[in-house]
Amino acid sequence: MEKPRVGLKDVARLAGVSVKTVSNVVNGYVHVTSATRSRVEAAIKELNYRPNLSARNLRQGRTGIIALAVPELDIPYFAELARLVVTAAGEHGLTVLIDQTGASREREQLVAEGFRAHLIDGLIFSPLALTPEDLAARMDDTPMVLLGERVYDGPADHVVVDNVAAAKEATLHLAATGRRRIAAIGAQDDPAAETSRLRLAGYLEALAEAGMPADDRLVQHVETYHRADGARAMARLLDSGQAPDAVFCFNDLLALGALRTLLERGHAVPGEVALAGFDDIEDGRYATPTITTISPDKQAIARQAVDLLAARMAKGSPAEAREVRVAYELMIRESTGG
Amino acid sequence: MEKPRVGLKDVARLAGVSVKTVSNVVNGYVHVTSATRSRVEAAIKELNYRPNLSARNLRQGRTGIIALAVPELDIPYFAELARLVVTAAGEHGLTVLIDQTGASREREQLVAEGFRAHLIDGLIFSPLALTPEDLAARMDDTPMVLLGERVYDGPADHVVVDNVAAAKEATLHLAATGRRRIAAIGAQDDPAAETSRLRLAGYLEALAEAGMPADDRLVQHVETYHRADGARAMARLLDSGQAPDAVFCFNDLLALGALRTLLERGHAVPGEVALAGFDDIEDGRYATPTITTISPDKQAIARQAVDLLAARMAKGSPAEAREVRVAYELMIRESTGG
DNA sequence: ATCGTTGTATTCAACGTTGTAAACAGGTTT
DNA sequence: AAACCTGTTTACAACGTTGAATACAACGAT
Repeated sequence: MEKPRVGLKDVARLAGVSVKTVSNVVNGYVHVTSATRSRVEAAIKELNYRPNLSARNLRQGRTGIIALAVPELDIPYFAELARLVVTAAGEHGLTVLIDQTGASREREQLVAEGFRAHLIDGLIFSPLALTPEDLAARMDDTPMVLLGERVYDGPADHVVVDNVAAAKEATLHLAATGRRRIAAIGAQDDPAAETSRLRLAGYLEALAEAGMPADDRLVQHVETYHRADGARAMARLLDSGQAPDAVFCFNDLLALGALRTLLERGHAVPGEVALAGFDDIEDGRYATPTITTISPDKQAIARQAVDLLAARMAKGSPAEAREVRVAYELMIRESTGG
Repeated sequence: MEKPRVGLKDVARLAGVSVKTVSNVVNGYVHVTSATRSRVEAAIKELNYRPNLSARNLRQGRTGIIALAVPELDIPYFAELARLVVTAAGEHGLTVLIDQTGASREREQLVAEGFRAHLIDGLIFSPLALTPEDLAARMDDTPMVLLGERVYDGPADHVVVDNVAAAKEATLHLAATGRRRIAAIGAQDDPAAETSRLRLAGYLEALAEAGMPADDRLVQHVETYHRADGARAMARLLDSGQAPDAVFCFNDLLALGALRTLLERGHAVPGEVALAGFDDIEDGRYATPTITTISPDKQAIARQAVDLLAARMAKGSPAEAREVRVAYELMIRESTGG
């Protein structure tokens, strides 16, 4: 069984018309008599013809594909985001191709450098390890929208959440419930880790505003933002002999890990230790206790990102980089006595 | 700023060689003097040339892209699978494009029908609502690998887990811990819901083998397999006045939802009610109590699926459909007293 | 000198599509 | 009868790439 690849040519021959007429029918061009139209449509059905997208793309210079580059697909926050982006893109007639960077700088550089050049019309990128210099060095001119804090004043649009304010609000909420020793889990050493830096800043601002001393021993560093890191960090806090009465985790996965350690060791939450997270992933809404968290408007993030990208793809206009700020909300749940 | 689209042509002009020579350099053809090679490479760098994949694909008839069609990206099981598939595909030099079907039959038909024809070289498909007839009616001849139970003896390869045996093993484990009233959450009315049907069958087989009567009131039906469905189903069980002392949930999300309801109402797990799930998603390993579950070898599923697909793409050989069975393991955790 | 051989580079055509411009009918206006 | 529409269809070129065939040296072997 060979490959009987059918093209416009074959349909045209069968229908007894020119190639272009078939193309016209396929594209819904108006000036085609219903007679020819139906003849062509019959031929299309008979041959089971499908337009070749590669050829169409080549001709038109666009592919209708955008890439979404995230660190890991099975981090719930990114999974939710991916779903929303795919949906939003669909409404623009765009298909999404997903790249996993694994949070590796090398891989992120590759993505920014446009190794899918000419295959994608645009890129929505959530970088973790990339430095501003890396972004500045970007040669590829594929339209790009960055998710996360603005790290570089280059020509790329940004969709951001006010991490500092949100982290501060979460920490202040812990303080408002009467907690005195509020720990933080999620600091990182890597200077490129913007998210960590900003949330830590918000945490510290809150402590200052609440008149509490900042204590280095209460700030736990982590390698990544997975449950296991949160669990280990919590164990370190408990073992330090300086057990906190509240913990602000820089994302919900860390919080879920910390929660596991607390419960495993018999500490009551929120009775003994209160817990707050960031991201509002679904897991946190079904954990026991449910997790208090900062809920960024993910729907808005996805929609804005796709809209910005679509706009930039349309008019190649290098209108200067726009920054869209998306709302968030503090969701008070059981883990802080909500 | 216009689009200064650079092609082989431009590089060739700058380097003073023919287009084909540039193409040869790009493709690593051996018979090129190092002199010309470096001249060409310099030109490539200077113009920041990137090969146009659409053109290459058109010429070669392949795109190097495969699609992965799953119901929802933010169901942890599929998110994990997606990550593994993307990774496995990368090792074959393939890029993955993700389709979300939303478990809608219409959308699944569209995918099977090949609406991305000529854009993807192959398809890994995890259908939920598709009927065997739908698959039989498939006209598109893009290579396809199905995940999940074999629903049709057509020309598609399958990667399957023995759902009946696994469900039976989980249920028998519950029985072995001395439980007498073992409920099931996850039955579905839709006749196309193969997964549900098979796991229910395994559950019933186990009851029979353990010499327990099957009780319709203990079998809870659900719309979808999300946490919320599990929570509601558990509430119905508790409200029925016929509270079970164990529940086998057809996936981990249902189990997590059920767990939430149990704890919320003050029932001890596993003390009062034992709980088992299916899929072994990470959430279940950090819940309190941790969830006993069936752990399919997801890594193997992803790898086998990609390997099968790659093989079928290579030799268009219509060697008859193969079925690969993947291992699973019962993970005994706290929710059954492990 | 002539014939291969080997390495290097080029020309040509084709992949399947669509935009442009032009051809063709039929009907209306001058 | 010529000129001009309007609607329908077509021929042609081009998008950027690569496989096949070929040209052209330079070199040894005959």
